[in-house]
Amino acid sequence: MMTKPLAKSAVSQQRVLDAAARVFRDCGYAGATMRVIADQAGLKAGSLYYHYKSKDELISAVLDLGMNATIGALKAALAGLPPDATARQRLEVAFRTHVTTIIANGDYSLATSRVFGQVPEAIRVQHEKVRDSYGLMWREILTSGQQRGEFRATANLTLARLLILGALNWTAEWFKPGTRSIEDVTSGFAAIVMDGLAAPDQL
Amino acid sequence: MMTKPLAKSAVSQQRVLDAAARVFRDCGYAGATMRVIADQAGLKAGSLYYHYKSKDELISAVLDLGMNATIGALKAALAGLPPDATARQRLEVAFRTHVTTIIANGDYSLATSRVFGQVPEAIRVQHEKVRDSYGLMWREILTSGQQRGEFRATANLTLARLLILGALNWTAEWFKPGTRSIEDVTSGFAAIVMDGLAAPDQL
DNA sequence: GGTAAAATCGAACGCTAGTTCGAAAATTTG
DNA sequence: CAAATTTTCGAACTAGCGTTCGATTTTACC
Repeated sequence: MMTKPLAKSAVSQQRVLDAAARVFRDCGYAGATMRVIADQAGLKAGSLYYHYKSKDELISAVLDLGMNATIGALKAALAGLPPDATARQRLEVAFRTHVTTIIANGDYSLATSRVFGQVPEAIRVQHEKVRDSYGLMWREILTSGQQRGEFRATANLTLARLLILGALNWTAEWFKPGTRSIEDVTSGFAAIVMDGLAAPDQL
Repeated sequence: MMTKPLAKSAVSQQRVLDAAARVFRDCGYAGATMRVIADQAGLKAGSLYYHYKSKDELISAVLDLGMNATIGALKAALAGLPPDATARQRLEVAFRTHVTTIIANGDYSLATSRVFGQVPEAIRVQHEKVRDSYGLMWREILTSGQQRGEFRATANLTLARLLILGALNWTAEWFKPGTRSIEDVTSGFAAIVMDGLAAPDQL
């Protein structure tokens, strides 16, 4: 039973990846040096190349993890919902799941969003597909809600999706655990997006 | 009448600044090299130091311009509004002004938002004050609307502000002139934020 | 048009980047 | 515990970084 043929290496590899996410997030792609990443992982620069054969492969792994964590979490959360859930419920769950994931994986999420525009072209185009697939999941949530008549027929769902994702991704920049709960933020966001700020007409 | 004692130099300085904004946006702070910036400005690396005495001074100038353009535009737009304008009108104008500015100054705006987290600490804290003052302008728009009774008394305005600014800033990443007009985007955003996505209850 | 000033160049500086690789240490295996 | 393997080290390499500065060109002025 060879249940762990990658003991030491796997641990080290994970530490390198975590360190890389942190440093990429703080310093950007070019500013993150292999020596600093290695130092944060408790290694020397040369040793990194035993686990990843280049800086590009490292950033690629970080981008992968950052994006796939978010996609997987949303997929699982939606699958766990009862089939008769309202569109509003689905939207709220999606809000909460997205924010929870990018806060929990803060280093990776922030690294992903901050560094994406600076990465070598070849790496970027490869991850653009994954990004698009995530956008499609949100489009599905919104269009099905409109088809069920829960959302205004006149609402521009493409704009709604861009507004929502922009607002949610921005949370990673300002959210500090402790002051406000993720639940408060996401339910507050959902209330605005669903019902709007305007006071209801009084007659 | 010495109306232009800084002819040639001013032109060159502007070209350098424009080039710097573009390169910082694409490559991040560390990835933007003085040689590439110079090349984009039609100069050699050494010549940059005639206009700016260091890379830090260059990024600082880019950050200044990116932020002050947005602040100045919003201030002017609000001042141009009639005193009896509704909160909804004020909000729509603020939306349109913000997006228009960051699209028009795309290089500077994207450079500012992408590079801000990677800049040396001393430069960052200096510009954080300017950022905060911008946040205050939005807070004012929202609270005055609530005091006038146009916005729900129960609405969490802090969250609303964070949602709005997140969504608006994100436009710089996806908006491509030609496909959709800025007017469409901002009025669509305003409709969602004001009235929400939910279909009105039918009785 | 000649001259003083402004603007640019180009070579050089010290430093640090990503990466390589043989030697050394740590770990696993028989 | 010894041998084999995995993992880490540390020194070295080339390349490119930000920056400096005297020489050179371009511009503005009388």
